Amino acid sequence: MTQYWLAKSEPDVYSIDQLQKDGSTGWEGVRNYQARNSLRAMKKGDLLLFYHSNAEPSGLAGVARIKKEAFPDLSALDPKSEYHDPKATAEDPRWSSVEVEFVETFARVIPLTELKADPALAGLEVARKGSRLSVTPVSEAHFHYLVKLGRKG
DNA sequence: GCCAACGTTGGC
DNA sequence: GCCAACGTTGGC
Repeated sequence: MTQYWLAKSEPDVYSIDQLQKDGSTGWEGVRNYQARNSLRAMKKGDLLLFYHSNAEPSGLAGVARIKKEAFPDLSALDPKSEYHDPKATAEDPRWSSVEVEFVETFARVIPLTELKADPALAGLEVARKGSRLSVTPVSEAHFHYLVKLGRKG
């Protein structure tokens, strides 16, 4: 059964356009346990809404697919990485990563203001006030609704 | 730059 | 185990 997810990325760091160019990428740098647990629950073939945070505007930019299920996020072990975690060890890297592949870029970014204002999206985690979780599950109904919205342009 | 809403750390 | 202090995320 396909599961649906949402993950945030700052487009200045990694955007959906970059993912399209790269084809696929390792989703690194998640340093929050709840978000990490979502990464670990992802299955190959699951679909992911790509959210641009700290952007103009912030909002949903497209869709990606899980290509490879969770594996250790080795950037946590690299002292030169901005994602370095001094508590991570080779025996217990603590953090996880998944490989995601590009699926589509929306005809437009669906801005956060719109997500918050839409009664059909009640309960969507990213639209909750003060939501900081960078990886969250999304219901199937919300996912399909949002893809339709994004394709409309 | 401000600040709300967290999560994490560490003293006790 | 409690909780204050601190750090981070991310909208605005």
